[in-house]
Amino acid sequence: MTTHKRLLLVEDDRALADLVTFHFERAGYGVTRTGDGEEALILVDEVKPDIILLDWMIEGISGIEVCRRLRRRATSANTPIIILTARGEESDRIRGFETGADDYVTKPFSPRELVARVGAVLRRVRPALAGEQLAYADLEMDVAAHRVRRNGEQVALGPTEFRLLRHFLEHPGRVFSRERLLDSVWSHDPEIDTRTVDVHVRRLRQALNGPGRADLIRTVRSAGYSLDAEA
Amino acid sequence: MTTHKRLLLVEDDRALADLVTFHFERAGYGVTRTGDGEEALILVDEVKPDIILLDWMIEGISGIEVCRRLRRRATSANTPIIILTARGEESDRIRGFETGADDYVTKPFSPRELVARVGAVLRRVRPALAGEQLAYADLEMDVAAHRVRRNGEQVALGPTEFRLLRHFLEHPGRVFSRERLLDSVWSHDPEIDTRTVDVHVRRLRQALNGPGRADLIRTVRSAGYSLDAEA
DNA sequence: AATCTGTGTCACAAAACCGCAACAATCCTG
DNA sequence: CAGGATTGTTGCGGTTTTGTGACACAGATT
Repeated sequence: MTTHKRLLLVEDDRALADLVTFHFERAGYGVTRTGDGEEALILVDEVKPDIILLDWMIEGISGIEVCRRLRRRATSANTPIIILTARGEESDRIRGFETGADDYVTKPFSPRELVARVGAVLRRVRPALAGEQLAYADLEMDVAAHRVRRNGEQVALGPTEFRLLRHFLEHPGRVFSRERLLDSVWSHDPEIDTRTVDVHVRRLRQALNGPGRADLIRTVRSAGYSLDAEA
Repeated sequence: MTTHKRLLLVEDDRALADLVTFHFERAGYGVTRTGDGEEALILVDEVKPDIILLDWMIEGISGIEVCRRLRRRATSANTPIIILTARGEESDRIRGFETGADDYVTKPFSPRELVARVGAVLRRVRPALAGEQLAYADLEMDVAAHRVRRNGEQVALGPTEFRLLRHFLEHPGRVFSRERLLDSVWSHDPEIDTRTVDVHVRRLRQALNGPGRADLIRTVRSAGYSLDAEA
């Protein structure tokens, strides 16, 4: 699955674009490139990048105009934009920020520093959009939003099922005995029947496994349960 | 209520601190200053700044150490930090970003550009503070004008409901416990019953959800509430 | 002073959830 | 294959959590 960070680079200087692309790909980004402003606006909808690097001086419409239009679109209104430019004038920089840029980097710049700046911006933006994200197979859990999806579809879980699944997602593949589960998922309640775990596992299965979906919870006879995609 | 943006400046160069303070106060910030790293760590809890400007080379503990400690504290873990420094080395910059800085500005810098950079970071982190319009689904909030619209139609809200909704809009999708809401929406009143939150949520719902409109506030049993357009 | 607005609390109703127990199905072992 | 052990399934009472309307009180407004 694409845990890949997607970056859109809008830069018409071929050599520079190559350099930047090289560094970001090495840092684990998926890079889409264009040297044209109009095309950038189309690519945004197609690629849905996590961040945009935008040269201020490109062919066609100006960078500032591209920036403004990106901000107006629903798909990219919240996508961070970093301006790349040769112009070092203070007034230009300030105008860049006012247009909604998240950072402003002057050429010539160090590619590694650029990677670091992009990282800083993403670190800032990402958690706001989606908190801590747990995932396993086609399961995703957003802890902050208290939301679970299976294969993109939202799944409704009760409080206990949520905690249970969370525990499994934090230790995928591992088998837990009922006692162990009671201890870590049920917050130290006095004495609850271990069979209660069975019931909640069932409810969890029922919620997760819609029709035609594989069972993600494996029963290990006389040992306990585990989250497990394989047979 | 202080809708004031609070900034903490950690800088031991008196003249520079004066200059920076002047520019930020003119831009409408409340500035707290110190030249000492240890003191900064105390002030953070006291002032609860919205953003921190941190000189890399200060007396006592180093900037990098202050930065690291700030990140570890609950109060400041999410407060953006901008590093100010005379060192322009690439490796220093990268180390700064890796420590969790949000931006890295090299001296000498333009005070106005610094204000612009702070604005850009704040726009990301606390849109309401930057005077931005907040929006989610068909909801819009003009913080400055104290006005809320749902699907274009104006909605009347009481003061508390307004603050509550603003909080939700600043962190859409995220679930907040009643305690957490009391802490951040009700200005630290001593002991208010957590159920009071329920009542205000209800009033907010009543105001927002006209007839035939979907409920934008999701109840997450045993967890709290969140602003959420999906089921 | 009378009214109005906004707040927090309470009591009760409604809803969701939990744990259990009883029974069915399945597995394992001898 | 029998029989015990383990797990799956289901329905239900009791409990916890949340929704709701009423109300008293305080401060502002008229």
